[in-house]
Amino acid sequence: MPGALDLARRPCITAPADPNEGPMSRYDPADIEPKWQAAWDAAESFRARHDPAKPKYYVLEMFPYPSGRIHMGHVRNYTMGDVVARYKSSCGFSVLHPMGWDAFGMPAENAAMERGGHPKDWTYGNIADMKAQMKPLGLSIDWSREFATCDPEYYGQQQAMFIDMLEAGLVYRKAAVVNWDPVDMTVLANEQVIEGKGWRSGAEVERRELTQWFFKITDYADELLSAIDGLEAWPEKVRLMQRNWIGKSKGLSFEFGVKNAPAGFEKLPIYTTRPDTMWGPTFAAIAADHPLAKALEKDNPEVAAFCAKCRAMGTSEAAIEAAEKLGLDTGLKVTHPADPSLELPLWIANFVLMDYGTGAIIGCPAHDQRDLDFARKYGLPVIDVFKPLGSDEAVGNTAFVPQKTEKVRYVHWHGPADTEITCQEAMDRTLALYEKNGWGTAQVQYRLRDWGISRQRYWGCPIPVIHCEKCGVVPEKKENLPVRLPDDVSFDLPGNPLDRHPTWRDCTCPSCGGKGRRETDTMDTFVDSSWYFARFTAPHAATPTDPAECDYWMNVDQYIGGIEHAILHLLYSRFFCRAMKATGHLPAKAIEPFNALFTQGMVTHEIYMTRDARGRAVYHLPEDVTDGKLADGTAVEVIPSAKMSKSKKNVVDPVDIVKNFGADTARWFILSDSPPERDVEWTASGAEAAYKFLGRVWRLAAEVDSRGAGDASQDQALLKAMHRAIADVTAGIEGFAFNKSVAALYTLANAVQRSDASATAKGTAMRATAQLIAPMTPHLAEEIWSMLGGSGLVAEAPWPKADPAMLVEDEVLLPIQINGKKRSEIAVPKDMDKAEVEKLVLADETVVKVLAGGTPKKVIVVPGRIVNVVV
RNA sequence: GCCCGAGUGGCGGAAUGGUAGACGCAAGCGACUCAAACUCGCUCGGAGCAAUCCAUGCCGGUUCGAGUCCGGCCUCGGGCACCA
Repeated sequence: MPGALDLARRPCITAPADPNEGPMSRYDPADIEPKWQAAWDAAESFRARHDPAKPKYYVLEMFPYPSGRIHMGHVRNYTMGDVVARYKSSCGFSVLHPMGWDAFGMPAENAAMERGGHPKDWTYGNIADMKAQMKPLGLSIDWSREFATCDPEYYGQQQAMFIDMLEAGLVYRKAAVVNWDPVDMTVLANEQVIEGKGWRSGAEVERRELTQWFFKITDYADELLSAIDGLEAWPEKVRLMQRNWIGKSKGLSFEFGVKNAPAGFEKLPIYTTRPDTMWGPTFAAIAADHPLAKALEKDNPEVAAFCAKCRAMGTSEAAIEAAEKLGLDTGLKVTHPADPSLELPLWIANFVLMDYGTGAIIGCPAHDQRDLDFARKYGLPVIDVFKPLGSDEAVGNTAFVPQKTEKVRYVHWHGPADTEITCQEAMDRTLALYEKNGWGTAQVQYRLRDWGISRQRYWGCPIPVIHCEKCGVVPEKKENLPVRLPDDVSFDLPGNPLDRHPTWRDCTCPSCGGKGRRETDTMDTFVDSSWYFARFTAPHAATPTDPAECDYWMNVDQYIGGIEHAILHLLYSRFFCRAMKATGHLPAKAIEPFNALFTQGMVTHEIYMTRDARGRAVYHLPEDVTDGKLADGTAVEVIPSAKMSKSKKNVVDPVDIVKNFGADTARWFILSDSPPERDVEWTASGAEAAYKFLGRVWRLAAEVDSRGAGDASQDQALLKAMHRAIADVTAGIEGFAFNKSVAALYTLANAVQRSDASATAKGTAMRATAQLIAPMTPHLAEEIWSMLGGSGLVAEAPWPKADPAMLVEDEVLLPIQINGKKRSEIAVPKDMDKAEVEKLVLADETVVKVLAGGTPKKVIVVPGRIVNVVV
């Protein structure tokens, strides 16, 4: 078990040459890193240049929330982006690699409530701190383009676009439910609702309706879905998640009749994706927020009590779905559209969502597990619509839900009994029948809902509209933008300070000049992050975007961030770019803003835990644990691969790592071993190993000229290893497999170290090493590049090319399998023909022994790869 | 609950359907050293004297050949629309 990271244990790596060293006789990151950072600054190496003569490359990491401290996840994210940026720059691209801050959001308000102070001061202070922590990493960022989304200059442009989108009909208002804390009298975010209670007050959270602003993302549902096909450089899993999220379905839309219904509710609209089961439902159910439920609860206390119970639950789908399924029989009956004499009981159920479909369902227990659980719980009948081929067994407690393409035997449906067809076929036939008889219509439906952007909070982009008694809702005049957040606010009371700020809230109507009231809701922070990448192309333009700059720099060629953003952020951005295009703020080519996407894994670390007298977990910092024990000798329990979190005390601070080992070590480690898309476990021993390796590379470079004449006959072998490394490192970077690039560099370093080739050849190999390692450990690369007489900055040297002639091997070692298991091998010329190989294989000692004079059933020769003898 | 992933030595991982374990960590042995650290060299999935056998989360299937493809599970992680 690795011990804790002991900073005092940092190995001392020295060159053997001169013990009475000058400053340059050992690898000393504290000396070389600031030196090269200053050199890059002086050369303006990372300024993005709009150069029409060069192809451009835009690489972007998801910008951070300014929490105040960078963590290893940031280091991993930005290092990956930096590798790509530096590599592409070496390949001759004009690179844009910017950085900014996703600066609005709840934590700033929470800090103001808990510690006093102003969200603005807290946020800008955090930005300054984090930037100071990031600078020593040596990232090739063009800091001249930096901005924060809370800069009025940024959010004012966002307000201008909001007004344009409002006028284009892409924005509207409607009622929607929020989590309401009845004690604090405030709206809560889903994460502030813990087991159905407010996180501060502990009060039971209620669902409450408010009128809120929405973006019409559903207008683009089909377009957002079909365009996913074109996102070929996105991870397949993200494309699949987005497709499922949009959730296009084709189904049957129909109406149940409602007997003895309250006035206006004689018909109950339903949508079902399974029309083939229309003879299988044994109940219908509506959401507690359904208008019919609301009508019923007015004069039925039992219904009112049940609906209240359903509403006493947060708004999150996960909470609703995971909760115990509850229902109440309204006593009303609904009638089947195809046969009005067939009546079903109408229930109110807590798992029916008002937001999805019509807020009402048919319950077909035999073929839906949730409906079956509900039916069993409340003693409702179960009717088998179809059965598996060759079985007549009725459904028990497991619903029968075959693939739609599977053939089943329909026993109770609109066609003849015992018809054996697929569910898809039955659905198609039923749909056609319902349409023909006027019982219902085929309808395409999406799961995607419109994007609610209203937040009842201060620290966000103000929604630039005014409510006027005479004119209604009126957008602010563009010349009055930005609508700035007032600074004189306090957070001593719960709720939104904008709501109780008289001089800010009260204003004149831009249309009639009469008395108006500002909208006090601010925008969801996902709006801020839906276009920042476009703003980076012209961060100080007087309009949201600058057409010439957009035309040159868009789209983002490589976007890198966490998988947790696979759906919301990326889908909202895709929509927002379409809305920007529709309002003239983006060119058509930018409606899909991210050409390629890469989703990285987390950085994890072991947790060290003991238990107190009462058996409760006590966590310990890595620096307090040595060889699995605390200072007093108590053994700790080690939990591997846990997400870093302050409460578990398993956080490693990048600042400490950089201070003690240097940025290059942090960068090298974070790229080593684990593939970028997977989680990486930070270990102290791994960090030390990274540091040792960089020292070894430095020493190899320092020793090139001091190890005698060497043996020139070994030069060719070393140069071959160099070209192999060029090919492998390049392939690793291109394929986002930086761990393989790292492995290839280890292999090259080992080859140089073990070789007795001439100093000339070693110099060549080490200069290539400098270039190949530069994207990952740029400071060390510059240092050895200059030591080895490379010209200029390695950051500005062109990427080396592998000579294909140096990559071919003339002879291959061919494994020989017998019945698929390796038993022997032979060395043959690379392009020897099959028959020749077969002849040699059959003469092989092991093969002869196994065959014992017989003939093989089959000999499979895969040229250059393998031979399999089947006996 | 629903959607999406991931599971390979003591550890991180490598492997166009073709030699399972590249590269590295840890460990062990040796060299250097008064000694240690650093550095360098060697060994290193398990069982067995060996021939061999067993091994890629579990169970089945396709194939001359499966870590890789298909079906069914298990465990862990991400998302579920107001965390960012």
